[in-house]
Amino acid sequence: MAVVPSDPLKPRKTPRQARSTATVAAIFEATFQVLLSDGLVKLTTTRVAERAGVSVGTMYQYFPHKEALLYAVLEQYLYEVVIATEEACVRLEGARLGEMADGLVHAYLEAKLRHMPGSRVLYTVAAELDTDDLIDDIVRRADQAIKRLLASAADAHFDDLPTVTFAVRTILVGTVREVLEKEAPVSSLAMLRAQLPIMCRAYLMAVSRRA
Amino acid sequence: MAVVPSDPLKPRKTPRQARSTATVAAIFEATFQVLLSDGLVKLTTTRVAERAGVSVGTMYQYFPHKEALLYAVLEQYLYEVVIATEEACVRLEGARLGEMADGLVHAYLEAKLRHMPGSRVLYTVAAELDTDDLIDDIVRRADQAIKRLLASAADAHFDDLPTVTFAVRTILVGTVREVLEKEAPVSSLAMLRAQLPIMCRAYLMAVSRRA
DNA sequence: ACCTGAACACCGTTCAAGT
DNA sequence: ACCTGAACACCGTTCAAGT
Repeated sequence: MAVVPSDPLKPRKTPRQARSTATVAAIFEATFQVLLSDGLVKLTTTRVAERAGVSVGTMYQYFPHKEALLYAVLEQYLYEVVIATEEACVRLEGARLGEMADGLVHAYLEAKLRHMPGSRVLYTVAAELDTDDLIDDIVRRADQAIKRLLASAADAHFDDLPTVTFAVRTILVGTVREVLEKEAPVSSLAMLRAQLPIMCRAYLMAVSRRA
Repeated sequence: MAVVPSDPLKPRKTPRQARSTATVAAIFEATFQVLLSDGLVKLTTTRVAERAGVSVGTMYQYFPHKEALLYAVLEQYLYEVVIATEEACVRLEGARLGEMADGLVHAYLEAKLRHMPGSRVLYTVAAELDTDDLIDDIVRRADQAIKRLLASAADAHFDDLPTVTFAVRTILVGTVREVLEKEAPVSSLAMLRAQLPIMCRAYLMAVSRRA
């Protein structure tokens, strides 16, 4: 029952009893654990089931296929990051442009780092999943928050807000991924921390008018 | 024979006769074709062998495993892009900062687009391969070219060239990937084309001193 | 209502036999 | 020297049988 045809990556059925709720939680947690310890390539359904303490059959009762397991983990992670970003945008409303750039960069970067080393593996997970709809949703939320933020700037005005919003979000997400995804982000992370706010500030100044 | 232990993703043996040289070329081409038509998930060794007109056994004589096939295709693609970038850097040497930003962005973006739609699939390929060494090499080449370019700017000087080089390369690669990787880059591609030069120019101005 | 695990289809890889 | 393809191990998924 309760197969969701519009989104086959969603859990197959909603648990109705306490026992199965715990089962789903255990499977979810096991997926993440196996992902962190063994990596995506070595993540097999058998291994996840073992770690969760259930049989493969049980797993397939709640998740229609392997990808649904990964999708669930990725989804939760992305929601946490976008929520942190939204909160930062609200907090920074009405600030000056420089503070906005610094605050936004800081909030996004810290949200990503808070979930390290999950962030790293999850880039590989996202790459082999059909995430178009999920990403669209996340991007829409992020863009809405950033747009609102930029529109509220105390000392600047933007003629083409949608374009600037797109650009800022793309710099943020693109550069952070580029750094976190790689093996040894020790020194590059420090550089990113220092340069990303400068990039954003410089770009925002360049495309805004004093108000 | 001729297994390369330092890099197990490399071809297993060097062809010594015309027949096998053609075989390797056919396998290489078939890999790329299957990748484009069927996508990474549906790319199986059998399918590639079929398309190449050889048996699986023959394929395994030249490529030690499936990943070696993908690695070869990715490697060639990355080399082409980095060469285009290097050439642009040489061409722009001694120019003014604004022209440099525009020229570099244009060259990199066009190199990526020239290989579309290969670019899109290859992001997914890179994600599930051990590409650390390959990427390190590419990044080193790109950074060297960009560093030389920036140092030659007619109207600007940089105090911390390594950091600025890192930042420019990260913006470039990160934002372009962010856009090309997605499903429908029609309008976002136009925005990227317009905003990326502005970003780079604004950043470079911000971290440089007039000379 | 929930769980089990043997059974099936399919894929990556090998190797004995061919030319 | 190069090629073939049946055979093997392993993984994702199902389903008849259990509680």
